[in-house]
Amino acid sequence: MPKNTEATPKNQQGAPESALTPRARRTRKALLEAAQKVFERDGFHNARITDIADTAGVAHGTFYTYFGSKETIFLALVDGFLSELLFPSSPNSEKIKIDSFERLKKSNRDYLEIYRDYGRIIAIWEELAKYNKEAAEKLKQGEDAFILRARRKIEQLQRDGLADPDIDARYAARALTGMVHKFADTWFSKKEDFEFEQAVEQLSLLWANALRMKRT
Amino acid sequence: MPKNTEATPKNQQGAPESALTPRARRTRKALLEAAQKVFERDGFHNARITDIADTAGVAHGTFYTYFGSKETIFLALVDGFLSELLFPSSPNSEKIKIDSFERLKKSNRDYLEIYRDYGRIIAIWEELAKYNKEAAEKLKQGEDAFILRARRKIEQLQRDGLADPDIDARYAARALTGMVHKFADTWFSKKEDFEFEQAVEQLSLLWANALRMKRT
Amino acid sequence: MPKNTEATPKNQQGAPESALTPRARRTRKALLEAAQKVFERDGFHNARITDIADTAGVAHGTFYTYFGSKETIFLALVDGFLSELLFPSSPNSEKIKIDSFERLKKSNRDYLEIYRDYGRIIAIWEELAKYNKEAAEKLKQGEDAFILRARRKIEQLQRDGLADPDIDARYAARALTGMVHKFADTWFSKKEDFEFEQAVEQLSLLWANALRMKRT
Amino acid sequence: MPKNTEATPKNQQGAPESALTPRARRTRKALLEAAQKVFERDGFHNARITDIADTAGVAHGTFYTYFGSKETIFLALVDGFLSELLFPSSPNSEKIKIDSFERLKKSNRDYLEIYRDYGRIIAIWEELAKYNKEAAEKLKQGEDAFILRARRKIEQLQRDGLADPDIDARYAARALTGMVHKFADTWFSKKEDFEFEQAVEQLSLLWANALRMKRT
DNA sequence: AATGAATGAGCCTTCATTCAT
DNA sequence: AATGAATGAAGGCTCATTCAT
Repeated sequence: MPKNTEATPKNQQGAPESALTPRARRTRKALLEAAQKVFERDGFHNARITDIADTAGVAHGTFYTYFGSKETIFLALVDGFLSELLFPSSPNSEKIKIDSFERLKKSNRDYLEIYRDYGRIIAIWEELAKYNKEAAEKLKQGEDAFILRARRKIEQLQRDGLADPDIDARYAARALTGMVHKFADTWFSKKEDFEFEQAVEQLSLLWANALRMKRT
Repeated sequence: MPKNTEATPKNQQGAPESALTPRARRTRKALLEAAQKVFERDGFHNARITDIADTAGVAHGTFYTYFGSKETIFLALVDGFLSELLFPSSPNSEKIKIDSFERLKKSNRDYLEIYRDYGRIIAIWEELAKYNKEAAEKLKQGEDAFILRARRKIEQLQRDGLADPDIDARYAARALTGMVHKFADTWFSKKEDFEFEQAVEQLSLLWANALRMKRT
Repeated sequence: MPKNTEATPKNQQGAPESALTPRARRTRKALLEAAQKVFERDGFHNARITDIADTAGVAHGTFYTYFGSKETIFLALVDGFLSELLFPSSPNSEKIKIDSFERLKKSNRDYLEIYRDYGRIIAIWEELAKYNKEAAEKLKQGEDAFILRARRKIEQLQRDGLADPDIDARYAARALTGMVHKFADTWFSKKEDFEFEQAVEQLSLLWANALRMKRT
Repeated sequence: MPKNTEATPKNQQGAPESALTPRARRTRKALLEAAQKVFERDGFHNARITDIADTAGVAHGTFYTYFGSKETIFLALVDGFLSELLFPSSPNSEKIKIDSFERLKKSNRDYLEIYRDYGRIIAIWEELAKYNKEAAEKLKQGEDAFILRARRKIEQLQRDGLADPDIDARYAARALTGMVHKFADTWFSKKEDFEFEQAVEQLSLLWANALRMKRT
């Protein structure tokens, strides 16, 4: 059970950045960067607030000026990533005409790239979500949005006669996004040796086959 | 938190069961059962040795007669499950002639059943593996054995002309076992609402499709 | 606001003494005695749990085996005094025939003796009662019982035609017990120089006069 | 807790008001008013300087421009009340011819009125006096002056043959002023239900009786 | 004068682990 | 073997106070 969730410091979520003085903004940023470093190195449970403050080069009391607890700073940290995680923006992706499979590959490539960069934080997020309701909810929101997009896409393909109608889109969306997620997790967290483009190719192939997608 | 390193208690692994008196065997068993209950209820980090001892109905000190730490008792606990996890034995499964797809369904059904029963412990195992080398290795061993079986099967199907030869069996084995694993994890840990037989059917369908398996 | 009232250690009030092993009973007693010493020396707010543990000759962690907080140990401490405070038992006081004024003197003498011995603790109790509901209630109970006895006595005297009927017994009981209480508090806490027997005599005289008590 | 000893801020007592600019005078006044509000609400120990500054609408640091500590501002606060506490000025009270008992009632009424208005602050003053020498001295000065006036009056009545010569005026002055003080404290702090004019009447009656005062 | 971010002393609390009985 | 009291490392949190701007 997290011990300090109910702490009510001045600035539990961190004030909106705009309300802070430049100096405060700098300190807050230093703490967030330090937190990322420490969390990635030590995981959530072994990360100590003192270490975060030390790494940020401030006194440990300063931590509490900005964040009420480890949970709070972690959630603030992922808030900073959230839009990037949910809507990876490859430049001018919309302009190019690409067929379904290429789109799928692009989507999987984006996902793996994100996971390569943020996988450690996501893994910690999942760890924290086991103990912290707020983290769990925020994580679920992100995942659900992601899975829903996949489900809608599958349903679209089925309507267009481009995917196996025997597939239940809800199960498939959960299963196939999970496949990519789990693959990435194993790959990056446990340093299994795969090659990037081949992973993109193979995961996309499995995904397309699984739905019996027809090339367009 | 003590980092489960230098601790050198009397009996780090617990004595081999055979060497124990009946009374000691009973105490050890009570501790293991209590540990399972407490771990499932509280997760690894929030489980306290005190609670395990209390639940087992023994004094705190007694814990250390059998196990050196929370890590030790957890590993002893999963040791007891290991063969069951790796080789789910459905009665007389080998006797019946079944085609590939039915075999696949049976395999997935077994897996989901195991996960339904042991999923909470497996999730904790994965949590612990992030912090504990021994847990990580033991987990990896189990997973690797499991994935290797899948890979061999895929390679067999390819050799028999019953699966898409473009698939890389190593990637596919990792991805598809991961798909089922992650699906089960989400399902049972996060109480997502799926129906058991349909999950078996859909996961098997996705798996078979992904490999372009031909029915036999 | 007291910070740790909601702490729920194994033994918030201290178990009934009978349930403790002799060693535990000794430690608990040592902590209570140390607490009394430290509270009397430093007052409630400046008393530190570490000092109590040190004074008792135990590690500070041991404190928490027996008491959950400073508040808890203080309340346990006054529990030990309570019957003594409420029912001061002078030996064979009942046997001797004494008239009303002698009884009054005896009662005031008892009170001043108690205050001489426990005044510091009572003063701390009153301090704590400002911040802690449980302390306030326990204190009020004791005071109310004491004042009620005085009131009943005054009413009895009035019924017997031995005290001024214009006096309102409720106001008078509160005022006169308060007079003795406040006198004792000033005397012992602030080291004002009064002589014991003369204080007994004068307070009793003022009390008797105030009620226009007739000697019997 | 820092013991308010070695602190040497710019302005330990606050500058004499006369030396301040109008703006500074306003800020100082705002802090004193905020302090009163916060002390009355939270008591001394739970009052935080941060709250006082916030309530006054100034930055935390500004507090230290005017006062060196919580103790300092509290003492400055009661300084502002002191003359009022000691010399309650009922309008044209001196002009009217009143007999001794009426004077006594008037005096007690004044006292209870003061206590009704300032009782919370006085109670806090007494709390602080347990820990702070300066507060204790200032409080003692006020009380001694008050008690001395009562003693002189009693001695006067005795010399005039209007009060019991067996009473020791020093003891009686302490006891009877204490009676009223303690009554008021209980009444207003603990919300005991008494009626104002009856309290005046009864306390005066008890006081007069106690001294066997003769009506003039 | 005022600001408010930064500081760190001071104290609290938990719980894994030891050890005398 | 079992007990359970004692230990103390580890880390958390608050808030009075300072100081650069």
